[in-house]
Amino acid sequence: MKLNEGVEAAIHCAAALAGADGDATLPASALATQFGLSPSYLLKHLQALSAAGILESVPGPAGGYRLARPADRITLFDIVVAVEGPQPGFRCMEIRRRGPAPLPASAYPKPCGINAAMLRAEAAYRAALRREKLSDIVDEFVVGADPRVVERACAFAARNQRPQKPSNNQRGKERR
Amino acid sequence: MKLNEGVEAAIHCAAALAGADGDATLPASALATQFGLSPSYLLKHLQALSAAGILESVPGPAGGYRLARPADRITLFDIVVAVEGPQPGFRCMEIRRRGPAPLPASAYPKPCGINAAMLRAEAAYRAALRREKLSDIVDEFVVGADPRVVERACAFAARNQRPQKPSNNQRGKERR
DNA sequence: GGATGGTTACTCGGATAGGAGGTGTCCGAGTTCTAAGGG
DNA sequence: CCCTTAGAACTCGGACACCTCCTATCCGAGTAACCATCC
Repeated sequence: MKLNEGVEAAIHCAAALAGADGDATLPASALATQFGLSPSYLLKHLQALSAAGILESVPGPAGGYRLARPADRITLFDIVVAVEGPQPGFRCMEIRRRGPAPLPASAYPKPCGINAAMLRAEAAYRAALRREKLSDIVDEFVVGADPRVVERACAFAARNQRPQKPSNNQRGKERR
Repeated sequence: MKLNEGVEAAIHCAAALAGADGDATLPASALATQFGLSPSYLLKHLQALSAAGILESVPGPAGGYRLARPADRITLFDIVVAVEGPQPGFRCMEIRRRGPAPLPASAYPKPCGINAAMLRAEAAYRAALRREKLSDIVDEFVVGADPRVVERACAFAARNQRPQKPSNNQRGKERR
């Protein structure tokens, strides 16, 4: 029942990336500084999100991460699965078949009822996670949080984001 | 997201205890043998269930465990919480407050929106677990499983259960 | 024959080692920006 | 003054230790049954 601690970091980073403009990217080092996390360790989770197709990575200087699709098409389920893995939390070890004088496998045509019940509950969990869209979280943050906090988040995004494919060369100014 | 492996053992044992008659008890050693588990390790989880008020323990010879209340008033939620602990799977570390130039605590009057979203999903999980009653699992097992398996389970219960407060002294025969 | 005391064996309960997976860190491959040099 | 080219710095990516928590085990406290003894 315990989730990895990296899930929280991954969601916060995804929300921060949702606040960036267009296809601009944010480097992992800036995200790590903003949230007071270890840069190396945060990269581990961002790579997982990238491998899952939630984020896109741009290498080289002026590179970083950005959302691979709009925030309204990213759910908390996507992020949790990317970090935790797709396997369900409850894994049936088929202990019903163990013990002395085990019956042949043909005696168990149906899946374990306990496993089925646990998976039903977990399906409800996954469905609820699928309803939580990243865009809703960002919107609720913007209108609900303290103005100072919102200002701080926007300043962070404005200060660290790096627009891609610069047509005009006035980009250098924006780097602090 | 990963649950302890002992949850499966705990549920199976609770279901087996639900098949016992009246206030009869089953020793942990018999349950461990039936499911091919380590007796010492199974005891750990049964003790957790006992501490949570789901099971009752009877010490001494002819002792063992039994359900503390009817099976229709025991849910999978009760068992999971007893084994896993009451804390939620997602624990907010408040990383939103970390980083350089942290704002004072007064800037965060509302709980973290990400934490709230995760807790909403987890509440759905818990509600679904609460709907899964132990009695339903047992009933579904009796009518749905292979007759050989049901027979094996009933024989196990009949062979190992120990009635409490024996009025007549014909108990000794039933021990294998 | 019945009651009684001691012994015994069985049970649960908590405290104690071992191992897998998450946590944290490091170094290497790749790419782009920069700047110097030449035309 | 513009183009080319080599260097360098910054980025992500994967491989490597450390540590916490789950897994597994042992021994001790307590209780009821059993049996021999006594009345």
